[in-house]
Amino acid sequence: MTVFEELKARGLLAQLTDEEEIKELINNGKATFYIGFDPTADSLHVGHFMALCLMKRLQMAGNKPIALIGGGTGMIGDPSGRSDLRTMMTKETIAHNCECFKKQMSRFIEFGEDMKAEHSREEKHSMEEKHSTEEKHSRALMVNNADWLMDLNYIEFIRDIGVHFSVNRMLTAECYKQRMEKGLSFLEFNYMIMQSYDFLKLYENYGCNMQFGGDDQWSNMLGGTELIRRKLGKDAYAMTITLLLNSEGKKMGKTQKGAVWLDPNKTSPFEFYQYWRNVADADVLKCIRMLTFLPMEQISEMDKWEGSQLNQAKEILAFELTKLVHGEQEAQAAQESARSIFSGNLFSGEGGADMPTATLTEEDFTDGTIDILGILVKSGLTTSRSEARRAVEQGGVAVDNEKINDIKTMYHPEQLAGNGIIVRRGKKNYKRVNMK
RNA sequence: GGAUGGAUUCCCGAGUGGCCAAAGGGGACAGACUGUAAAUCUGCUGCAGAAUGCUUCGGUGGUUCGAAUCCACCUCCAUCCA
Repeated sequence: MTVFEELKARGLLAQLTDEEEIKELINNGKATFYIGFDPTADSLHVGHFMALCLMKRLQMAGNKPIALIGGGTGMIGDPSGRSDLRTMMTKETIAHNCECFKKQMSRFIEFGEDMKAEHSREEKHSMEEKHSTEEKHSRALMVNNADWLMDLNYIEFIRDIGVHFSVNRMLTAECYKQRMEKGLSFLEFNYMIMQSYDFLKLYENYGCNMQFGGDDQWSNMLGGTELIRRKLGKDAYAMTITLLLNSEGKKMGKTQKGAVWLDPNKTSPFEFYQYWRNVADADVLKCIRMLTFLPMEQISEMDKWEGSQLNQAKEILAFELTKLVHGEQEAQAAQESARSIFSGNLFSGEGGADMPTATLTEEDFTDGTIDILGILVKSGLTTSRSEARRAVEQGGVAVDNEKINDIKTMYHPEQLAGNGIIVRRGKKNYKRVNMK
């Protein structure tokens, strides 16, 4: 199976400028492609992860990936798919986020080295410096568009690049549609031009002939291919990845608390595992297909599964992804914890080795005791005593598997010594609570 | 710059002087049912609580026994005109 076929079979491809040409290029490892990442937060999330996987797949087929960090475009903010104005980030935040992105990305993609070679992180930097010199085809590059965007001269730029854009055309672009009602600032309106300019720059500097991105980037990406055609008279291609939507049409990788992050400090491996373990039936196979590296034959097999058998598929999905992002050990640990917790007979003594733990101190006790509401709040299982009270009154709280009915249930420090107690709120929120 | 309309609790949105911690919907959370799924049903959704109290309706002041509601100024947003 060729890379192109594989991508297609996995349902990753959304829109392409020229299918035949793109197929030809990537199947033969002749593409130098880039994917842009805007540093809107200090960690990558699931959406980025898909892009990284795509990079990896294409890199394995011999193509050369360029990860473009949007240190410059981040100063503007992409209005695509947004109904409201992005809050502007400070330069410091952007710089910080760029750094975080760099670190995380190097875990997934081999930068600056031949993909087969093991290498240390440090070598990456030296490679960046000489990026314009000759390199082996499959080496990945990381560049920051702040390098060429920040020092642009306004007049020169609009004379040189701006002439090639038709405002009429831009306004009809899908990515601005939503904003035509709510309002769009000139700042954000410029985003498309910046992104197009990136593509042109990368084409000139690195021979980058292809751009990939989320499907919401389509119009921005077309801007780039057109700019290259007008400016240089050359052909460049664009291809978008299907956005990972759940069966309700919402973007996956989001919880009410926010995104599912790849940074273990922001989303612990256990939470990460649980997120995937809990996807809806209708979404499991799609996720496995699009996000994991499991062979297609195996996936087709799973495709036949039905009903509760899908729970196995969910375990596989959760395990595979946790392994990819956090490593095999963490994945194993998360899986064991999950199993022991949900097998229903969990006590403080055993199981749940990496369960989130809250440690109380003497100060948390008044007169040597603390009530259950206090424990719920201190452990972070609820945000207020009112919420804690509600949870108990509705029968949603258990300690060491025993339902708590009385909001006045008291605890002494001795009860929390050693392994402590395991407090549960609702069906899926567990926390070990012990003493310092 | 001018005219008009608007800003309400997580979101949408009602409320135009006391009966308002604020209708209704969505979402979230909890319970039942299940397969750590979906659908459904029930409860619940500012904070603290035994009663009850305390802090909220863009911001700041004011009128009033009493203001989300009235007045002044300010900030932001939308639409039309220039």
